[in-house]
Amino acid sequence: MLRLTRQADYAIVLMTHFAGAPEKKVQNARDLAKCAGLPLPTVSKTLKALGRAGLLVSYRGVKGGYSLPRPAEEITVAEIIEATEGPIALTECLDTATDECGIEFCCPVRTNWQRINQAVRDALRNIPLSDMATTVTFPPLEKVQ
Amino acid sequence: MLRLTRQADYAIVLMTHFAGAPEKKVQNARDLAKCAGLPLPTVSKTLKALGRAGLLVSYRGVKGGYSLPRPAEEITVAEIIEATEGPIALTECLDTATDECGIEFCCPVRTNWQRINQAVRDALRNIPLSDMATTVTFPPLEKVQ
DNA sequence: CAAAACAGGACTCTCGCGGTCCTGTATGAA
DNA sequence: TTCATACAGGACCGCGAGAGTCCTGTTTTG
Repeated sequence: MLRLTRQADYAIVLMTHFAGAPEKKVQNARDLAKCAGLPLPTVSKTLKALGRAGLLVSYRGVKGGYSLPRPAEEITVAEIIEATEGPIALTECLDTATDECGIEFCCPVRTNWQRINQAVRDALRNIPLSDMATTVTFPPLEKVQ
Repeated sequence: MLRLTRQADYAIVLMTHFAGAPEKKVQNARDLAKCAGLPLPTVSKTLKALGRAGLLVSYRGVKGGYSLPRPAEEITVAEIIEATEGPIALTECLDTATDECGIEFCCPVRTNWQRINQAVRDALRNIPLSDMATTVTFPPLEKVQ
């Protein structure tokens, strides 16, 4: 269906939340979950993935949480998607891991597939996170809980 | 994983096959399956979907088969994908059928999602089928079987 | 030292993909 | 006219990835 996974969806929502808040603001998983109306374990899992990918920096301990490591203008939607669901490759052919498409000898379309993938990747790379935060005003935490 | 379904993959391979052959050439499912090295039922299912979407015209009966209804230059990769897996909508939010995302009140990202989808759709709409057939030479049917 | 918060797994359940097959209908050739 | 061919439109089923939860660390603050 050419669908993003839910995790990627959540990731963009959460990242947008960071982009909307003051820079370097540390927010913890619990508050983010409440504000987004999502279950804490799910949010936590997503944030961890973003942390591993370097799209968020994490702070442990009581006053811990996450914050953006760089300005929202320098983070792209493509990065967020790749952080949660791996490299953007529309077909198995292009996943370098599995180059056994079975119909290879009769599948010279393969080289042309690169074109499709590149087009989609470029499209997503050209959308900065800051764009996703425009005209978006999240309600303050107090009003949510 | 932001993957195309296999059917969409097959559809593009098959359509490319038509684009490579002489215009208006009628080809049946059996031969296409053999040449593509794919099982007949699968190929058949895919061709039927393409037919329903108007991307192929079908002819029943003994000398039946399928052929392109218009030049390959006028068919886009986006159309082929949509024919097999429905409208290109990366998130459920955008699928008009289900506008119950549950976190709506806190999800103004929604409007910005349109931007992402539009970008991807445009990217795919800008790739004509004829582009997929360049430098592609399918082996003649005789050599395959 | 205790509580808060992240890290990294394992685990289960469900749903859609994937492939196949069956019945019906149209068409061309013997 | 009859039969073989080929498409039309379903139903059907197994498997695997996605989605969500939970548990056990480790780090940090007060």
